[in-house]
Amino acid sequence: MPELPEVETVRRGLAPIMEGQSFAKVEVRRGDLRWPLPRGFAQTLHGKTVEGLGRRAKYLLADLSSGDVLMMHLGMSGSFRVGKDSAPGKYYHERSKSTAHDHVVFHMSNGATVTFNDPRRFGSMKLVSRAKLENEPLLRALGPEPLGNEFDAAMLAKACAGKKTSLKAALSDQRVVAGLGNIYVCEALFRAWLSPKRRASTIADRHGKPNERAEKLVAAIKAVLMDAIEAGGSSLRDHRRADGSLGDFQHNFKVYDREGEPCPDCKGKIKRIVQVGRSTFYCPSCQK
DNA sequence: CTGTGTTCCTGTTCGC
DNA sequence: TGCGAACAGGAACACA
Repeated sequence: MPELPEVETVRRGLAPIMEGQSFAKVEVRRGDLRWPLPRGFAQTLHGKTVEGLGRRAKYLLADLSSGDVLMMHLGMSGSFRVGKDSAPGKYYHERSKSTAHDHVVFHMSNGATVTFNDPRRFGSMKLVSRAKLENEPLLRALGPEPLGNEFDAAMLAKACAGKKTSLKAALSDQRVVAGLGNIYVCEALFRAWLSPKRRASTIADRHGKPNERAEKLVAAIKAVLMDAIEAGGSSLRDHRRADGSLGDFQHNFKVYDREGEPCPDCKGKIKRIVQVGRSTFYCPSCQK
């Protein structure tokens, strides 16, 4: 589910609830997420204050007063809901008020509850000491933050230079640029008029210097991510803002999940192909 | 090192 | 209505 804009939307929703508060109680209903929660997970969090809630790529990073960082990943279907102790946030489906997939509940000192729901359990939580964060294997190999100033055409061209793979595969690779997923790769490539099948190396010259394609691609990536964050992310099925409301960006998809529909630009048919085992949507006549 | 395929798990949708 | 197959926003891992 959640790519960078969705995770950022969640972060913005949770930060005012959690920052400055301590964990009054932590309930682990199911600890077997992507990796089992460590023994004593709840006990470790108990009483600690959340000093700040940040984000790196698709990871939420809660800085704790203990000197630990709580890393949280939403996987494919994870979401957080905010509630109150008197009325905990529950699984968002209005129809089934099921709490079957509410795996972890944070009870904060201000009386707010933050519930982690994740049907597929591809999500994860992990505690790492702040001092060792830069050596954390899950973060270490990540590429640049696409919305950061350091991410520019020169950097992307350098990362893609010599790559035999497609642009779709390269942009999906978190080591090249961190935070894009299937949706935003498709949308960024459309905005840049670049074919997902184009060789990644063709955005750089022989010396690894960026060409015009690299410039357009970087601008497209930044623009689509900013637009999506502005809209509160994309809600296909699972993603909600922390307050439970839907994101809106799915209404702005130009190509994603629009197989057979007319291209918004040339009115040709949007095509779906499979690359790296995942669906790619694009306009064959606009994207070269 | 690079690229590709498999795997974790559950829920929804689609074709028959 | 039922039932199996295909598919879903991620990414670690094994392997060629």
